[in-house]
Amino acid sequence: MKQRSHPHDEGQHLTEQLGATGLRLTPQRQQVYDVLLHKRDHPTAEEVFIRAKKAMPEISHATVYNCLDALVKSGLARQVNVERGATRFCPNMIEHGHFHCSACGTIYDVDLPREIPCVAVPRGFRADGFDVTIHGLCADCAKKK
Amino acid sequence: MKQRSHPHDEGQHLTEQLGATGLRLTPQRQQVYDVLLHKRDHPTAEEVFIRAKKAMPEISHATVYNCLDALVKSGLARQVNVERGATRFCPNMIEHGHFHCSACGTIYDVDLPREIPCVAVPRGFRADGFDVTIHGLCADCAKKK
DNA sequence: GTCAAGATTTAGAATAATTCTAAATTGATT
DNA sequence: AATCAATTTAGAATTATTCTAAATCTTGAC
Repeated sequence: MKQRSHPHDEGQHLTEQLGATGLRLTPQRQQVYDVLLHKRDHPTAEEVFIRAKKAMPEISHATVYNCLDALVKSGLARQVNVERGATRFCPNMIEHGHFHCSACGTIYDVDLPREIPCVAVPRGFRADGFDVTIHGLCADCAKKK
Repeated sequence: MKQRSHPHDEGQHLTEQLGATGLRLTPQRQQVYDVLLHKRDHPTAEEVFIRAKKAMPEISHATVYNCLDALVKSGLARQVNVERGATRFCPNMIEHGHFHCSACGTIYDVDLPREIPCVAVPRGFRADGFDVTIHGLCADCAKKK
């Protein structure tokens, strides 16, 4: 598990990944990405802002949100929650997963396979449930594309 | 798939489930639960508030949040996001899951099994990724209990 | 090189989501 | 009836996120 790779390669990689989504690599995006790589503790946008500000004092709030969006859109980072904004609720306690349509935002219940392979949690951890969320396009939105 | 069960049994069931967590069944909690059961479209707290208000005009915002918390805590409803509040980010694009410690809130990366059984998405849906989140207690918090 | 078009950043305002507070109410218990 | 704890209420406060308009930067066409 190497923490840092060749600095050159990284810029290259970022440029490519962002480019494939029609976005540019900017110093701010680089910085925000570096913050994420540097301490992998799933920081909030606010945390990222605070950390990025140390190396780049003029960076703004909005830019951090923008950069995080850019990184997520181009597959360089993941957002731990299903989506930003309001939390959603569901009374279905039977084991099932959620399908989140990235176009219209609707969330559908989906069946999970009978056989759920057990996930190894670290020693000493006690698991008592799990969630599965699938991302993609629902039938309607897939058709429109 | 029955939508409604015997009204009596339901009150009974709610009382038991809530009771097991040291909580009471109140008319407001009943109402909020009914809203969730009535239209299973993963509403936000605000949506639940609006719907509950129709049958119970004096219900307040804070109560809806309180009731949703109570239902989630006692296993009568699920919260679709990992947790309320700020969204978190992670630069690890290698397939992995997240472990969310419900005591301290920390999120840990966990390995997923090699063999991921394919999940059947409804006809016409196009999936392009998924997230797995496990809930429980991390080693430190499990020890403290 | 220069210029126009478009992307990006900035500060700060605006909005949305959630939590907090203090007083009133309810219910169960003595 | 008095007491205690849980719950609800309205509304304020806080936190998270998005928006806005102006400034800056890049890129590509000339």
